[in-house]
Amino acid sequence: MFATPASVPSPSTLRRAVEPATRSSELAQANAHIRRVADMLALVADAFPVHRRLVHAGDAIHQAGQVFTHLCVLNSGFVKMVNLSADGRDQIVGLKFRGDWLGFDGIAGAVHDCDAIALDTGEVWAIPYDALLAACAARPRLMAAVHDAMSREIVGDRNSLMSVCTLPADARVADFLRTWAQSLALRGLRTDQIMLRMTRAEIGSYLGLTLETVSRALSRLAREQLIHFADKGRRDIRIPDVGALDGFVQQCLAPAVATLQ
Amino acid sequence: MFATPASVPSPSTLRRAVEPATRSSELAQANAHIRRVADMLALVADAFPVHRRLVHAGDAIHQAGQVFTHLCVLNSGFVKMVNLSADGRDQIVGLKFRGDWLGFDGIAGAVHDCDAIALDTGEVWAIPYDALLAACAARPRLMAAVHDAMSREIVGDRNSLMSVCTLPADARVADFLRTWAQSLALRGLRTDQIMLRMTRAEIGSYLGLTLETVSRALSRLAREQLIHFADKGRRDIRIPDVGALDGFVQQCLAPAVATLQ
DNA sequence: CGTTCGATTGAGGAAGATCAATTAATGTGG
DNA sequence: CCACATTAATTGATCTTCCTCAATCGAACG
Repeated sequence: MFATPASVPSPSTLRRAVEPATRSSELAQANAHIRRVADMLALVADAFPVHRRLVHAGDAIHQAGQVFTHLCVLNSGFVKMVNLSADGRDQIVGLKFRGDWLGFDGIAGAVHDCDAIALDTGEVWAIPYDALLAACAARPRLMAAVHDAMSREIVGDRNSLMSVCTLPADARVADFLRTWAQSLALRGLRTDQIMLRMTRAEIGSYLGLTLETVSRALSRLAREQLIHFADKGRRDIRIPDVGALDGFVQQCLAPAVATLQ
Repeated sequence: MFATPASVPSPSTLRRAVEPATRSSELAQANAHIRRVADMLALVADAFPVHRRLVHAGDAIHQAGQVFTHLCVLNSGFVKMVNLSADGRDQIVGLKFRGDWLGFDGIAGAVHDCDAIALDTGEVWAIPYDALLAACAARPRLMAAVHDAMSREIVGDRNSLMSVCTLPADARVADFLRTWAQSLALRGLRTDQIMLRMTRAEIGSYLGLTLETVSRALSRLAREQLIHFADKGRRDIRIPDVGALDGFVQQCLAPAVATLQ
């Protein structure tokens, strides 16, 4: 119905080369997440006649300054959140995947606080916020799902902050890839071959690094065999073992930790 | 709004230009915020017999790993959110003031994701989450207030990320002071004389800097007369003109911006 | 009065930014 | 289909910022 057949993972397509313990637990997590997203989408579709909108790379789903009227659920595709400060700095402050909600930033001020820009072709479901509030009052599970999504966003944002504040550049890039792969895994998508839909400059923006540093970090990861570039183009990345990226992050941290002991 | 004027503004002209307009608008904002918080607290108090809990500096309001059962509203005092990652890194990821909610991070995973530690004496109102859900269904305004609080948290977290990613150390510290002062102003507290309840190390943790860098930045701000240390102790800071901190941030950014033009 | 913890300040070093040159991929018009 | 222009990515050399290490100082506390 809503959960497209393609998105249901056959266990074999999920990553193979990982510790048995984490593999099964992450598989369970992925299944739980897929179920939750499917339930949530069903709840939403059931509650209102959602407005489905097809977006292409570069399209703005909403923009900073726009009056807030709708939330959106991302049904497919990838979206970046771009924040522009009053003094002209701008930065990518978030990335969204299937099942994520967009526009929570607009609730507080009645005006959107940042741009949501599609990174490729996808579909969003627009939901008028007042209708959502009304529907939530009648459907506790829908309300819980909305809170759930907001809570996830808060946790994710904090993890981004942590990555930026506590990891050196190489580890930050590795962590970025790890998180991206995990986001895909949670949604039942394959993680061994991922297509970054962002330029080095965009990745750098998100991680607080320059594009050169991102490029160097990726080259180093490739040299250490933690990633491989698919032929023709350096945006397709093969990650033979996602778990190994954890090890790399740990290793970057090790010198500092060692001195503490 | 976005396009910085070609003629780079001298800090003084810039500050002077914005001051009269923002002064009254910030006052209006503060009044609106105070009203909103008061309304929200009344809504909460009206909906359940909230459990009021007195906390002292160092007390944990909740801790990472604890099963999530309650949200809390901070009625008075200051609270830091501390996140500990799986690999041992830890960081302050947020600061909370009167009227802020605590514990949203626990909704998604049913377990708290970080510690909430009181920075001084204060009072929190604990609210069982299931009771809140039930009450929200019956009281649209309460639900809206909860969403409002979560939205604010999301926007605030993103602004933290932006500060860390796009500002040099000195500007980051200035921005931190500016934000702290603004948080106080929004709550109707005086901003000219503020008491930091954090050590240099804690500020550094929050900003992704070492304590030495924070100390140096504060010394520089003091040297430039943007802040003054109250006698006896360097935790009490007088900010003669909060708006001037904006100018300082701008000024730190200016060299980079100038080359872009 | 000494101990401890937090803050300051200086000197040196390292991570990452900046500047610059080259290469690879993509798109465009003839 | 191919030259050409354009944008993205890589890599190197240098420089700046901030971190690290270390010494000193001040305040608070027992």
